[in-house]
Amino acid sequence: MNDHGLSATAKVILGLLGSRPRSGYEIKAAVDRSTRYFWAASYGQIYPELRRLAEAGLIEGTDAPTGGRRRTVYELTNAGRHALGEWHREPPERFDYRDEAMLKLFFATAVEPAGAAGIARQRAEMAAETAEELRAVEAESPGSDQPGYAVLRFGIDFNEFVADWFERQALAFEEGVPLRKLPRPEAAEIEGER
Amino acid sequence: MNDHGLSATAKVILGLLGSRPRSGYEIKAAVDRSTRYFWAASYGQIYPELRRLAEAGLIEGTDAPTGGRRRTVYELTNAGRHALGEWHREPPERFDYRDEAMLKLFFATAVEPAGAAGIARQRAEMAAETAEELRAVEAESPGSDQPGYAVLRFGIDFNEFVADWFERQALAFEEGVPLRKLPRPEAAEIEGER
DNA sequence: TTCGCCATGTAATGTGTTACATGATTGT
DNA sequence: ACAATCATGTAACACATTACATGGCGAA
Repeated sequence: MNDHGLSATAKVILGLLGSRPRSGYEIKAAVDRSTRYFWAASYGQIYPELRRLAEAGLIEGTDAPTGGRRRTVYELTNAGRHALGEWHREPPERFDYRDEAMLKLFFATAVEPAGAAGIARQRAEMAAETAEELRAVEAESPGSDQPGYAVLRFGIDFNEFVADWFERQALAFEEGVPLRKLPRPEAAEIEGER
Repeated sequence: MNDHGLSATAKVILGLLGSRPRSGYEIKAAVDRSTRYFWAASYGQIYPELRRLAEAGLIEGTDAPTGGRRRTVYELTNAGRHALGEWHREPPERFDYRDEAMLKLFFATAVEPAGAAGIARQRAEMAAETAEELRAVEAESPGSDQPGYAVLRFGIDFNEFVADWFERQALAFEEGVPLRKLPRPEAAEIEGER
C-alpha cells in the first residue's frame, strides 16, 4: 500500500477491469500478454489482491461457472471506477530499472577487463531478441494508433535502442579503447572517490 | 539466493569490495553514488548480507574503529574473489523494468483518453531531469573510457532516448492521432483478445 | 486415459524499503 | 550547544515469484 491506497497489483487489476469484467485467470493471462514487460503480476499477488479489492468495495465478484468448473468474474464498482480515475490523474511516480549486464560492465575493470566486450555483446543480443519478439506481436495485432499500442511501440523502440547501444559499446571495447589508460579501478565510480 | 548462490545485494557488495576494502556504510554510499540507477541496495539488505557473506567465508571483516567510533571494514577472501569472478563470467540474466507512466498510458483509452498526452509529457520531463542530473555527474567526474564510465554514458543516453520518445508521443496524442478511430477498448491489448 | 488448458488458491521463500534506535566525531 | 555526518543494526511491512495442490473440461 502507498499514498493512494493502491498496491502495484491493484493498479493493473483495476485498469484491466476498466475495459471489461474478467476472472483472476483472465487477468493473469492479460498481464502476461500485455503489461508483463513493464508491469508484471503473478497469481500469488492477483488472487489475494482480488479478495482485498472486493472487501474494500472497489470490485465485485459474480459466480459465473462454465459447466461444473467454478469461476468468479470481477467487475469494477462505481467506487472502483472512481479510484481508477483518481490514480490515473495522479502524476506517475514509480520507475524501476535493474540490469545485471550493466552491473557486470561496471565492475569489469576490477574483475576481468577483457570480458567487457562479451558482456556488452550478449546484452545487445538479448535486447535484439526481445525486440524481435515484440515485432512479431505487432505484426499479428490489429494496427492501431492508440496509447495502448504506443506502449508496444515503446517496447520495440527501446529494445532496439539498447541493442544498438551495447553493440556499439562492444565494438569500442574490442578496438581497445577501454584498455588504453587504466587509472585506479575505483575511478570508475560515478562521482569518483570523495 | 539463486543458481550461483549470490543474492542481488551480494553481487554489488562483492563487486565493490573487488576494488578495495570498505565498511557497510561506505558500501551504501558507493551504491548511492554509482550503481543506484540500475542496481540499488539499502541498509536493510547490506548489513545482513555482509554478515552472511562473512559466515560463508567470501569476505572477512576487520575492526577498524575511528577513535571511539566502532567500524568494521570488509575485504574479499580468496574464495570471495573467486565467486566474484565466477559470477562475472556467467551470462547476465536479470533485467527488470517497471514504469508506472507506461501502465497509465496503456489504460488511457479505457480511463481517460484526453489524459494520454499529459502522462507522456510528464514522463518525458522526468527522463529529461534524470539525464540532466547524470550529465552533471559526468561533468565533475574524471573523463575515462572504461566500462565503469560507459555505464554512466548509458544512463545519459537512455534517459535522453526516453525523454525524446515520450515527447514525440505527447505531440502525436495532442494532434488528435489517437482519438480518430476508437475500436473496442481492449483492442489495445498487445496480442488482441485470444 | 492422458494431455493441455481453464480455474482458484496457498505456503514457502526471497527481495527490498522505510523508519527507527543507538551512539560517536567533527565543525560551527 | 547543535547539526551534520559516520557507523551499525533491526523491526515492520510491502512486494513478488515459485511451486504446489486441487479439480473440471475437451480433444486426441
